[in-house]
Amino acid sequence: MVTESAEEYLEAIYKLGEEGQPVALSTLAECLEISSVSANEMVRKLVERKLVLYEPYKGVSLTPAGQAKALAVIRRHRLWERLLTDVLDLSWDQVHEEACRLEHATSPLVEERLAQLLGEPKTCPHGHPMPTAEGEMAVEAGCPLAELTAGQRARVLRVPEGDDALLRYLATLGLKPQVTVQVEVAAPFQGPLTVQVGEARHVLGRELASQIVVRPL
Amino acid sequence: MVTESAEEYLEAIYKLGEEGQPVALSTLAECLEISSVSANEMVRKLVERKLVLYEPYKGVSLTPAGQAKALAVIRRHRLWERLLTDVLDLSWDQVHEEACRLEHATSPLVEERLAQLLGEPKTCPHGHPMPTAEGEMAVEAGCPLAELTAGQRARVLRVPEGDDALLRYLATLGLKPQVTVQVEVAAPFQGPLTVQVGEARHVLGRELASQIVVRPL
DNA sequence: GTGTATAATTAGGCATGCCTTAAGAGGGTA
DNA sequence: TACCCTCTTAAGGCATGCCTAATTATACAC
Repeated sequence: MVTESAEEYLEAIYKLGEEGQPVALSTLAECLEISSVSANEMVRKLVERKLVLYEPYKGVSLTPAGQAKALAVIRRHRLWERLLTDVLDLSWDQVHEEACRLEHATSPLVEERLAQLLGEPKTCPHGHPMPTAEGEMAVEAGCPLAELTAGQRARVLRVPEGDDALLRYLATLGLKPQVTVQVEVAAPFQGPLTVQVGEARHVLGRELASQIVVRPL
Repeated sequence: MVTESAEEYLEAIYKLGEEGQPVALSTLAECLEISSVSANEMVRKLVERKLVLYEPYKGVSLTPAGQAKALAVIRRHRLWERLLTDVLDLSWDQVHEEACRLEHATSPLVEERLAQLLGEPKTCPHGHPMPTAEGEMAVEAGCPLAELTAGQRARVLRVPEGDDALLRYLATLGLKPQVTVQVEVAAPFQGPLTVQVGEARHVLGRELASQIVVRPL
């Protein structure tokens, strides 16, 4: 088995490597908020255990075994997030941190029962896809809300999961997965977007809008 | 905050000290399956943090602060056990080990919501009392089933929580908290008890019967 | 009272996972 | 080419939590 720490590394490597590129050691270190020396050390151990591949100055990538472990951790994380929101009634800005701790204390049995109880959910509360028990994860294609032009309608697919304050703000706007938005004005020169959400109209900074992934309708 | 390890110690000291006596270092070490040297070391740290009192050759006992922390951990443990059995449908022999891990990954918020969801349960699935959020725990008085005499009826209060095989066996007998049992025969010389449980009649070794706490009716 | 078994402690180590400091390697630019 | 900056690695440390072996302290029985 792997330690909690190693699970965190695998998870981070997976998320940072989703664009297909190997992850630079320094990027990994920054993401995990540790020194790059420590990251180097752990990566060496993960290489020994054949969970990652590492080429200096190129980066770290997951082996199939490493990817399987990473996806299992992500699955547990997102299942807990769903339980915490759907069953325990926590708000979506409170669940990420909690799930970060619970994910390492979860047996395959509990993982399975969580999934059953929740009805094999397809996403976490923030719209990110749920890996299957078999270690598959299909990321629904979309584009940043920031790229839409005036008049376009779209359905929100997912929002960032780690920033509590941002999530609280998005909740006040009603900007959550499955919701339909329509861009009214997209100000030029990377200016703000005016979007309609339900009955309400909101003005979003382009930076914020670029973090929200939508599927144009 | 205290580490997971320290939480385990506090929990063990609480449980071993329920008879009111301080806990011998060696007893503690045996219960936690560590060397007495390690136990000594940790106890010293807990003394420093004013969570326990220690007198060599006398034993370890909890300070009020230590007892509060111990009860909080026990509360989380038992709340998780209830969730795992009542909501996730695990059997009562599977939940102790799972809860041992989850209890250390639980915030006060999740603890509170668990209690709400479960309807402020008064006991764990094995019948042990639930500490309140305020750190109170009332142990219902009872006696071992082994002490009853022929003809006596009693209600099962609680069974041991740590022995999976025993719990599976008790489940097949229907011997669980709230169930009414009647002693038909109590064989002399510490012989077995014949008890009626529901429609069925079972023969229990005296040793087993001494681990089941009941309230005579 | 004294001896002995048991309990406790000291001394010294090991693994994990983090750190800082400093030295070496790679690559781009003046 | 030489310099510089960044990335990487080596060396040495620290805290936690565990270990064994050897020593010392205590309590209880005779």
